[in-house]
Amino acid sequence: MRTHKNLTPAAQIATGLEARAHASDHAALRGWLRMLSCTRQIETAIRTRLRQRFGITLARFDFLAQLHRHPQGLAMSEISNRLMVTGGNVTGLTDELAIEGLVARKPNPADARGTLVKLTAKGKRSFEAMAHEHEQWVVTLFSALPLNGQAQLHGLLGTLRIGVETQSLLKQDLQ
Amino acid sequence: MRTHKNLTPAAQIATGLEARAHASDHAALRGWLRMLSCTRQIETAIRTRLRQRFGITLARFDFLAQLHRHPQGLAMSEISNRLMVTGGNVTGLTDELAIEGLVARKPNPADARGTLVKLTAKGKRSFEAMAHEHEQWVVTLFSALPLNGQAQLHGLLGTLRIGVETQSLLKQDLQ
DNA sequence: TATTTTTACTTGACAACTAAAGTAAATACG
DNA sequence: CGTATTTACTTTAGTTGTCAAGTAAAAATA
Repeated sequence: MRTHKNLTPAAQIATGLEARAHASDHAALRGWLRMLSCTRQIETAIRTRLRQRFGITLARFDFLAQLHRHPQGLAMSEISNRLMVTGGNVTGLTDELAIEGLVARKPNPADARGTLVKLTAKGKRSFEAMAHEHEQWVVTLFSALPLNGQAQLHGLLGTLRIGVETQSLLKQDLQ
Repeated sequence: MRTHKNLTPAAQIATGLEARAHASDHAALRGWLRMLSCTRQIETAIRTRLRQRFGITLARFDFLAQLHRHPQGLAMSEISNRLMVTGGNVTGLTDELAIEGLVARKPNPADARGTLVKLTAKGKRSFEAMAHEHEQWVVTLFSALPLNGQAQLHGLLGTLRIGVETQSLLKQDLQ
């Protein structure tokens, strides 16, 4: 079989979003565009592998990962927070995964408005079959950075995130 | 007017994707989830501002940015590479932006298969009206990191990206 | 207690994106 | 030259995602 005509983005050289950055631009803009470009490349690589190896989408994998981390079940609003997507999206994904039998909605005894979403036994098995391999991919993708470089990156991003969060919350109050 | 019921992700505290990371996980996985979480937060913040201030989507803004950087026009495949999205997506975005009068398809004198996409005068004006403010948002969002931190981040991501690219290309050959 | 506000989720419309297959021009090569 | 392959783009179908508005239960408040 020959190669596809439409290469997925991961297989392209990332001339990249970064081309947007000129020497005159602020360091922040250049940094942001590089960060975005890196993230998209890694995301695409993982998405492609998940589909090829397991026939699952990245969105569903991430959803299952959250539930696996919280075996007691999560409110849909919690899933929405954790995945950083809107509630409507969570409703849809839950519907799909429930049809596939990987998750189930349970009434929330503590709050009649909402439901708890839990992994089914099948969902748990499916996720666990994928999780280890997924982690290996990530380790490999990051292997160009030595461990102390990874630690530095982690620290810098931690600082960055605090600033971003603060601003997002401020914004919300003002508006 | 009162606040919305469905907060956009930017306005939520990012308990986050990172919750996926346990102490036992590899540094790479924790780093990746933090990177993803940061990127999504920033992206959401910018997306929201672009919509509120200018009534434009992030995808269209990025598209215009590429064309602005290349006034001579770009082949659609080039845009696809640079934005790291599939060709079909570029076709759709080009159609939309052409209808809005912001871009135009020109025949490519060098290659009859394809077309060059260029900014129209209106598109150029629109983009330039937004670009400066956009950059200020990014500068502000990154302001929690001192300049040398931003430089470090830039360097680390540069190394990371080279590794990821190499692996993506390898993958492609093997397959 | 009655009313208002917030929270939890759903719905509907639509934008953005992928994947896969199709068309046609350009290029490579035997 | 002629055939095969690659490249450039389009199309279709389907998933993922946003936004805004709607419903109903819970919490806050008067």
